Amino acid sequence: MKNELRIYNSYKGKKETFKPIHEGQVGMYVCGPTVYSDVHLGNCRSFTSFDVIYRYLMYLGYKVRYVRNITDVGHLEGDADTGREDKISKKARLEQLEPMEVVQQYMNGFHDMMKVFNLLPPNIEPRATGHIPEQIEMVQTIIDNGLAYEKNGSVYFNTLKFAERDGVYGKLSGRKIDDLVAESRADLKNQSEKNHPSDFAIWIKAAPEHLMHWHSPWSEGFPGWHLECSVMSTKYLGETFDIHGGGTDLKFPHHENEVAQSYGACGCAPANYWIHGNMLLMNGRKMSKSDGNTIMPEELFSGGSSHISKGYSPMSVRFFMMQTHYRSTLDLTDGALQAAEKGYRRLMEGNKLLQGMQHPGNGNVGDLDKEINGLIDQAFADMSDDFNTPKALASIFELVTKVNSLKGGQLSFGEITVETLQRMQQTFTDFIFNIFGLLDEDIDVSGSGVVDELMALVLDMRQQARTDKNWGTSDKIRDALKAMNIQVKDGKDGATWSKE
RNA sequence: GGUCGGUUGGCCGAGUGGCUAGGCAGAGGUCUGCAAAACCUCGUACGGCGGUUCGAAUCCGCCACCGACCUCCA
Repeated sequence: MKNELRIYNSYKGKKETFKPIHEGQVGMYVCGPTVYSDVHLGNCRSFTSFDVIYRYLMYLGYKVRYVRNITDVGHLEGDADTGREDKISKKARLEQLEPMEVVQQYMNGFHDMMKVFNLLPPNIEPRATGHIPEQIEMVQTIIDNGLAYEKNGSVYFNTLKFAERDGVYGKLSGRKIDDLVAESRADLKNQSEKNHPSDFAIWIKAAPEHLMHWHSPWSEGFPGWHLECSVMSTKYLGETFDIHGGGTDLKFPHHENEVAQSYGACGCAPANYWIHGNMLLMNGRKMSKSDGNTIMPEELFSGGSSHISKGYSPMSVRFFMMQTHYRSTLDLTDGALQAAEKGYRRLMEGNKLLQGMQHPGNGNVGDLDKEINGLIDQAFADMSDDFNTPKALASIFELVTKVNSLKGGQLSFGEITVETLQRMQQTFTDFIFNIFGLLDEDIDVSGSGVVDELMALVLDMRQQARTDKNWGTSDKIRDALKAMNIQVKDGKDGATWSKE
């Protein structure tokens, strides 16, 4: 069941049918992290959103080249009054480390966390410092094309000239160049090096105390933050590629400036589709490194934060994210996490039941059969409608109810065909594991299978006690298991168990 | 101040001009040795005020509140 894929294109402000540049192939660039501190959960949400997009594109059969960069130079501190210091450089100075040590440390941490949340690695993960010559080259090209100028060793992009020439500047973020002048902060206006307040640096002359700098025709310096993405996306995906992604907070100025740089270098738009993921909130406010309103993934897992009452597993959190559309803000609350944790378990238990089902082989096409196939079709249609994970999940949960009813005997296998059962099994595998990227955390608990065998033995002994009406013994076993967070479920065909 | 977006039942969170979102919590019931689990039923929500319409929570206008961006951020 493959539907036409519709994607909300932020550049156009509407949903469009997705048509890749090359049939069957997708080039996707997503802005990665600046590795100067530990990833927080907001970062994780954004990258998880794009992980699902990546997974679904592959599920649809596209050959995807997914590029996600590591920013390891050029990202300046925001406070212009205290000088413009590179974030990595500053961290290195404060911690008395080599800048590359800082980068390595936090990049490792980032990768570990991506693995914990079960994100697929990108196909290419380029680093800004590995592309200095290409960045210098692009700066020169933009100068040659008349859209950048050099001042005291730094090079600035001429936004005014670009706006007048192409009329594109501000289109992505919905800004007008006149407004940008008026809105610019007073201290920016005082930066006399710039011809125009909205101009931005593409090459920056390094201050004497700056640790990271390279030779260039203009100065001993380092590239501007926006430049790296233009350079690396061009290098690995071409001058114009299919999808450019990132958090909505990057829309301006980062993405707007990327568009400008691409036009400045090659006269073309960098990407056909822009996808922006919305923010993770906590207490109704954006989760952000710089203002301290954050929760670290480790705190979330351990429960070691005043914002939550207990720890939540990585997959509960991933499920929590699936319940919200990527373009909506998601407010992190303890209650919502508890609900997500239970919902996740219900889903995994339902899947386990379903995968263990054998059709007796006498099914007919009836209303139930049609209903189930309709729900499956609906789930895929919803995913193809701008990656609507919460809506797809709703259909999946309705199927979970069908599975439980088949198991409990409220519904009969006679009402569905063998093919439909198999299709449902395949759909669950596809959605839960391949598209949503969830893992069954219970599998890790039992590991070698010894636990399963031991449990089978225990439940068999309890069943014997029940047959003998030895309620004391059977309840003792049940209560003891309960104390170990193992729940015994008595069904028509004997007891099963699951971890709570 | 400028630009954009949001306001959905106890909580989280989809969606649509008339047709059940879903999850969690709650109430009643079925099943069960008792439970649990599961299943069934139920609450009948769309910020406020107007307007368009046969009909709006869904479209338009005004108001209120919240948020994001405008400065580094996913």
